[in-house]
Amino acid sequence: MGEHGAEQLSTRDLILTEALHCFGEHGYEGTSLNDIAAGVGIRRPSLLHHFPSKEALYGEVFERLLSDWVERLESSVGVAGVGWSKVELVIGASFDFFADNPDVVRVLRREALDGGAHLGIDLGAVLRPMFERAVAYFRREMAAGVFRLLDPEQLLFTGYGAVLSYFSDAPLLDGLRDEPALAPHALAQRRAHIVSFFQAALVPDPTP
Amino acid sequence: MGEHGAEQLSTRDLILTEALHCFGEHGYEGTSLNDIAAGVGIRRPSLLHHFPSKEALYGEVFERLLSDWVERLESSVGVAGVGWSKVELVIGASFDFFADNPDVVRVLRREALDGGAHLGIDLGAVLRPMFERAVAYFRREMAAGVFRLLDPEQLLFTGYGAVLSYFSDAPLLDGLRDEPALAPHALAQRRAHIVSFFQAALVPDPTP
DNA sequence: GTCTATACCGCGATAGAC
DNA sequence: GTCTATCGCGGTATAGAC
Repeated sequence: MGEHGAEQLSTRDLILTEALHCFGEHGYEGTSLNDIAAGVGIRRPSLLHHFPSKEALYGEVFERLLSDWVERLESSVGVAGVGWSKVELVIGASFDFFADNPDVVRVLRREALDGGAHLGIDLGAVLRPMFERAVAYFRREMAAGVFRLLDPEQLLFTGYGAVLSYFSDAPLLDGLRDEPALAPHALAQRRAHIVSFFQAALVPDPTP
Repeated sequence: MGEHGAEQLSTRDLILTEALHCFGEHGYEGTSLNDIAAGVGIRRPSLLHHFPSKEALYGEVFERLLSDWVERLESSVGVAGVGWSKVELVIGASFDFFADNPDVVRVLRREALDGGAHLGIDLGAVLRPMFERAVAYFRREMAAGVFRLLDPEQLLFTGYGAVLSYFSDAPLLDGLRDEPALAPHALAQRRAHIVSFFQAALVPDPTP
């Protein structure tokens, strides 16, 4: 429904993109509708013509980014693969998605901190099925001797923190080192470390 | 200076404690002076009698928590220890400190996200000397064969994410599992996992 | 669809009584 | 040291012209 052409982005989409950026940068409370409108090049009342309220706008932004992430995750899980190669695919897919969409990570992290205060959506409840599938997968492969015996839940928490924190706390890391955390070379280094670190933790040494 | 006795907490300290809680729970922008004052049981103007502004109050809260954390870290580093046992001490000290002060973690994480927007203080710059000392320690022990050869900076990022994220994102984790993330049993499990996980990653197998 | 103008509220901060 | 009262500002949201 709506426009039939597809030559350029609608004002609505421009608003959603700018809102994602502002919410990621300064949080929900730290972002005003003026900030978003100014970024798009319109006035606040014009913005409120497209979305009934700030909360509704945030809800749509969050719904979009969440479904984008889950879609990316699902499609990487769907690819054929067994044992470690499957895990590597999923880690890599999330890492690359976050590297391409740094604003998404920051909104996700803020939402994880606040526990869904700005929405009716409970992020944990949405992710729970995928979490439980991942736990079951690890348990199965561990029982089969493909992976070392570890606590799957704890392992997932650690992996989640390793991937997400690097992006969400990039401003902090920039103060710790001279190299910008989101520069291509730094990203490649981080990606390689995470993959090899968890591979070393999970995959048993070949019996000599 | 001021009171000579020490039988009870001053209003000033009560404000600082309540402010830490509010800033951790809802962030700087999400916290109003009314919220803090109400938590203490006074009105907003009375609060502003003790602190000249919201920013000054936040500054003092942050300065306190940062020095508390650094002090705890320094004292754990100062304890005699070599190789893995020293690392285990430092990890454990931070974990226990965060477990005892969950509000501190949330303020730290928010500050890492925002990159010191609410203060003149750059968190990264403050932590940098400790970060570089840790990197140097790992490099030395790796060269001596005490630890496996890994990228020390990446290793620290991963450890930082593993410890901090569990506390900061406790609301999310509570949606993923039935057990509350900050319950004593869950905390003990998390602590044990982190210690053994990084021990496995760092300490080489005894040559058979 | 976008604009100006405005209503309305809560915020941080100040002044002055008790 | 705490209060009430008030100011000024910026926020969300609405009404109505173009």
